Amino acid sequence: MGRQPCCDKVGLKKGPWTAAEDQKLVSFLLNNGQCCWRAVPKLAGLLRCGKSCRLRWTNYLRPDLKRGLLSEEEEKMVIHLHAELGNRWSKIASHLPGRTDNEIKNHWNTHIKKKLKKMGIDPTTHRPVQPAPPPQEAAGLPEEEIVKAITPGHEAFCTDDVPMAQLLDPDDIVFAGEEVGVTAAYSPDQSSSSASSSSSTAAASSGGGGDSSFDGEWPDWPPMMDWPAESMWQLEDVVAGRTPWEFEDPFVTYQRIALFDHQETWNNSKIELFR
DNA sequence: AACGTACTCAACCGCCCTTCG
DNA sequence: GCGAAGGGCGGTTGAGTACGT
Repeated sequence: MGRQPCCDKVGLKKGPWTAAEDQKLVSFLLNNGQCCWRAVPKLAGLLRCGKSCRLRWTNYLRPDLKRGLLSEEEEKMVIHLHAELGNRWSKIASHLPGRTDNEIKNHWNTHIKKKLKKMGIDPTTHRPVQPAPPPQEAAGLPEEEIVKAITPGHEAFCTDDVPMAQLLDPDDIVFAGEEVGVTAAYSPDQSSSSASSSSSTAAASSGGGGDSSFDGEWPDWPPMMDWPAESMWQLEDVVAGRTPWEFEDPFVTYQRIALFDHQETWNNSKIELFR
């Protein structure tokens, strides 16, 4: 017996989400929380399937999302985690606060993969793809030296590129001569289901005004604006050993900072709704 | 300016896993 | 233990945009 489709697809809308749809979805989720995705579109008055709603929320509307290109540190971490976990994008994403699996997957496929290939590194195995030197030459050399020997002048690669990793050991990433112990920079245990911080410039879905099903009036939607850098939880904090979640739920920290600094019209009760 | 090509990324598809009765 | 339902995940697609000729 075949599975039922996740939803009745007849008459359902597909394609890009409109700002109005975004607002309906956000409004519903703020008022009711995330429950049964299958029921969400019906209850929220959307002609979308539940899966589509979940994806839109997870990849785009969630208030804790970072937008924009991955930073150098994030890229390092992705490479490192990919070496350990393979294409388990959601697992990788769980280590990068504010990033989604989809975003990381896209970034990997469009940027990192290309860079690694350019450097003669197989993005799948994280090993050199160049033909290995004759065994007698390679024998006895540490792997790092072998990589240097067979990777054609990696330091000469476009210097304006983000310095790319020569992944020699899953625990170490070598960046243009600098060795960064990535595993020391974060702890998987800290991946925290509740992501923290970040900025958000959700383009198409700018909030504000419009549909008013939230407390009678729809307030400006904070995540749609650019948070100033100082209010964001920085990855550098983790690298430096300053992990916000040591003090409190980073998600809440982020929300407080964001709301207090930039959106006074949003009150604390709304903060709690995000939890 | 017009056209073609390459690139990016939001969104979809379909399979797999987990949960629940 | 079994099957159905729902959610999650990874792979793929295609519209929009940027860039080159």
